[in-house]
Amino acid sequence: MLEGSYIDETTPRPGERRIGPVSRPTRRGYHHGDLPAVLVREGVALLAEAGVAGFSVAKVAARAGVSSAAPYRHFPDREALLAACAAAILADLTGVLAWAAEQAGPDPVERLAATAGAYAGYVLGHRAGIDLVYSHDFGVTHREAVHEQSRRFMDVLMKLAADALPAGTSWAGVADLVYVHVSAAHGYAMLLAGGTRPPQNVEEHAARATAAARDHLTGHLARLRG
Amino acid sequence: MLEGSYIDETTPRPGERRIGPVSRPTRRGYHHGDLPAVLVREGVALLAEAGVAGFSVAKVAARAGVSSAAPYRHFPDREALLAACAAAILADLTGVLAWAAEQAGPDPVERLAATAGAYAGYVLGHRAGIDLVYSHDFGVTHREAVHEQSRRFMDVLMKLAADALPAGTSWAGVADLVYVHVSAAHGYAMLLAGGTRPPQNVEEHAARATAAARDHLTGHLARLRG
DNA sequence: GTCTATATGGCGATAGAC
DNA sequence: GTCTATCGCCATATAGAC
Repeated sequence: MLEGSYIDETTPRPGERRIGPVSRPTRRGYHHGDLPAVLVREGVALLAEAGVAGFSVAKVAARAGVSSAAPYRHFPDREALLAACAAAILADLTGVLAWAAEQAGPDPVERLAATAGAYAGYVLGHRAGIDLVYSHDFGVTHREAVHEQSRRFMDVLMKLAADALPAGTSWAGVADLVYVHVSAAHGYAMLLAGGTRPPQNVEEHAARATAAARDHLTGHLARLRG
Repeated sequence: MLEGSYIDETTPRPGERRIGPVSRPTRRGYHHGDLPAVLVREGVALLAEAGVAGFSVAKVAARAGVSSAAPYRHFPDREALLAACAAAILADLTGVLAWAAEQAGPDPVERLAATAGAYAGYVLGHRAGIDLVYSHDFGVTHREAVHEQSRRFMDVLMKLAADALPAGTSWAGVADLVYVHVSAAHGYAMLLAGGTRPPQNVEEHAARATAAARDHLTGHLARLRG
């Protein structure tokens, strides 16, 4: 039921793969310290390996070492678990992007461009997981947790984009840029992640995504200047 | 088994939605003139409505008005039918992109940019169908039909990109641009298509995808010129 | 080539013991 | 909270009649 957040609040580094609090000290003497968190963690891992199509509550339960009925004590149905996984992925990704911008130095264009590379690197590392966030229709019931994380994700990018654009650019103008920026990074990563080929050259591909974003920003700014 | 091609060889117009030869004159007195073609057509329609997750041989058979066993006379398994659908979608899309470039006039940059808008428009019109092409892992057995269409798809764009780039640009340089170009269009379309919201403003979104591609090309060319 | 019928198996979800 | 057991559903795929 999503009581509380399964998301690690500390900002993760790109390589770490850490998504939820793996072992928060147990509150009482249950079999698991925190089964909901374990389920989300295993769900995210399963999504990365098998995609949304290969996702099932039973498999997640088996991974977590509990019976197939156990998850239903914490999540009312499959969609709820799926939504929790999506929210966790988005939160993690947001942290990764913020961190990448931080590392990119002071130039606003470079900071925004770096998020494209980080996005591509993240998706290549997490495979199918990310397609869930965008291509799955969450029912109204479960949409909110995902939406909240989605908002935080956009906040980070909007701020970076506003810095990169001329002072006084309208909100709509900033949003347009962010949308295209995210789209391009997403598309680049999805095309790469689509094949079965292993995620080799992740660094190189991330660098290309960054370069593409830089090119786009350059052209965009040139057009704005007339 | 893909004996022959179910793909309409005449170049389709963007709006038409025509994918396979719907009623090629029957050869003998069977119930259906060409069940394989009908199955592919219905499969593509089902993919557009329900996505890969909602795809099943039984549903396609029902749509085609035959029993759930009938498809297995023509396609050895579910994957084969799925691959045939993917190939049909890719072939159709290739035609749409070529047509869009044709309509865009003589300027090479505009011609290439127009394909991004056409791509976005196509995906918005066909919804989930296109994610199959990129995000589904076809087994080695069925990969070839898809791969052949994928090659033709890239050929069209490589030619357009080569025209837009400075004379003498290396093959790798052209390929890099095409990859980023397709990725951005794909990402833009997927983000839009991801939600449940109806495909309103398709024209407007296609125009934005075109503009984004134009910006990217501008920046890319500027960087090449130093 | 297409049908009816069926074997097989997985998944979602619930009931009730502990 | 977790388990075992189970129901119902749907999908893939096959067997054999026509």
